[in-house]
Amino acid sequence: MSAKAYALSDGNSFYCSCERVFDARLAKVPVIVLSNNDGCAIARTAEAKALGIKMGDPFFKIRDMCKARGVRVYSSNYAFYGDMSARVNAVYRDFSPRIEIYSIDESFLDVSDVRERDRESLARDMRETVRAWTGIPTCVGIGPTKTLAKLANHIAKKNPVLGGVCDLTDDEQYDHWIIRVPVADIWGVGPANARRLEALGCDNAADVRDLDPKVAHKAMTVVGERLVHELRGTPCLDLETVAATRKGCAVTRSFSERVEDRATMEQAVATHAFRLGEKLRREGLATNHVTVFFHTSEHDRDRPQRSVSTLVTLPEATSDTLALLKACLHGVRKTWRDGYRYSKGGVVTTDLMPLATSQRAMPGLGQLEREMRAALMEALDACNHRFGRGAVVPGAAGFAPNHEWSTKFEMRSPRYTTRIDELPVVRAA
DNA sequence: TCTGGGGTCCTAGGACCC
DNA sequence: TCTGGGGTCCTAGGACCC
Repeated sequence: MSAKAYALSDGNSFYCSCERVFDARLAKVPVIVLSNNDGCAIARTAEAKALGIKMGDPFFKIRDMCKARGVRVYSSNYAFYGDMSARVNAVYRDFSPRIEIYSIDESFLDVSDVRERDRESLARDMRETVRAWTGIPTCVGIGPTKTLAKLANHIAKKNPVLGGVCDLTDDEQYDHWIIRVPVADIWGVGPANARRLEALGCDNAADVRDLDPKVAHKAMTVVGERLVHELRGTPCLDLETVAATRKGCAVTRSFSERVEDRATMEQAVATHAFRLGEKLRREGLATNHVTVFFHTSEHDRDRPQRSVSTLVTLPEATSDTLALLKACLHGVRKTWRDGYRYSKGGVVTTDLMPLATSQRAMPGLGQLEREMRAALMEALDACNHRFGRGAVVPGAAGFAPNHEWSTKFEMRSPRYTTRIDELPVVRAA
């Protein structure tokens, strides 16, 4: 059996790079993209990082500095980033048919069949092609395991001298770099495990590699044991080329303004339930229970705190919006209490199952009704897809666009690639 | 004034069963 | 007086990821 080789390619400051693709003025200036409600910085270009902006910095704390230093600030534009991600992945597929889309900006590729001496040039070719065809700059890490590919990618990002590519299937490169990566920078090692590993005397990735797997197991359970093997070049994690069916689905949002009355909470939760139905139907999944939650904010010190999480059982597994809505509103009504300033709420489901296999005969709702409901949902989704989300909504529950609690995106760029009326305009002089 | 959203995996411990 | 033991299922919580 031939040795495995994985490549991990990711977009540099991906959301920011997307913004730069359609606005040449953003090149070389600091750019950041904010989370929902324009809350925190979640993507920063190198120039923005150089100004000291950290991942997750609350925007209100850095707003003045951004203004003073000319940082260009954007709200999240998920439709746009998702579309750019699909384009980038289409290019990856030309370089390897076996690909795992790991996140919106990262994909693993199986490059085992590429001769060792050709891997680096393949990676460079791929970077250039992605850049040319999509405008997105990337870095590529290669390794005999996914963990080492991830490590290689990290090294490529941190060391511009490498020109965006690092290949740890090369023994010399491996020996050179493995001792230079701090424990906390290893994929799968968070703050808690970094502390445990440091207590075992581990300073860098080589020290973790040299740990007795049993010792690693004791400190970090099977995760630690796997990590040691992966760092040694023995794969424990394979490529997941077909996305696993998801196990849970949630729609949760912080409110842009605190919610203090029940009717408003019902609107918000109904909106999330509506979205939940869309997500479930898109993937052909169903649920027979849903958890509704809402809570106050820890940031509201000196205010009474309350956190509600209530499970509502549905009569049968479904993805029907009207059924979900009814259940979720019931969840709000039975747990509501006045006198609190709620900051966030949502709906969560776990134990999802394929709709097709989940439905069984149920008294009161026959096959005909079920088919009519399914057709109604199909029409609902088609209308909202064509005319924009919220074009058709249930009459009850006080649906209306742009409530005071709705998520804010005050600095969002146009949806350049997915909305015909927001296409970039080019003028020839 | 203003602090994201959505996932996965793993384990411990209790409940329950035979 | 002495009072089994092993298995499964479920849940909550921790940890991590992007």
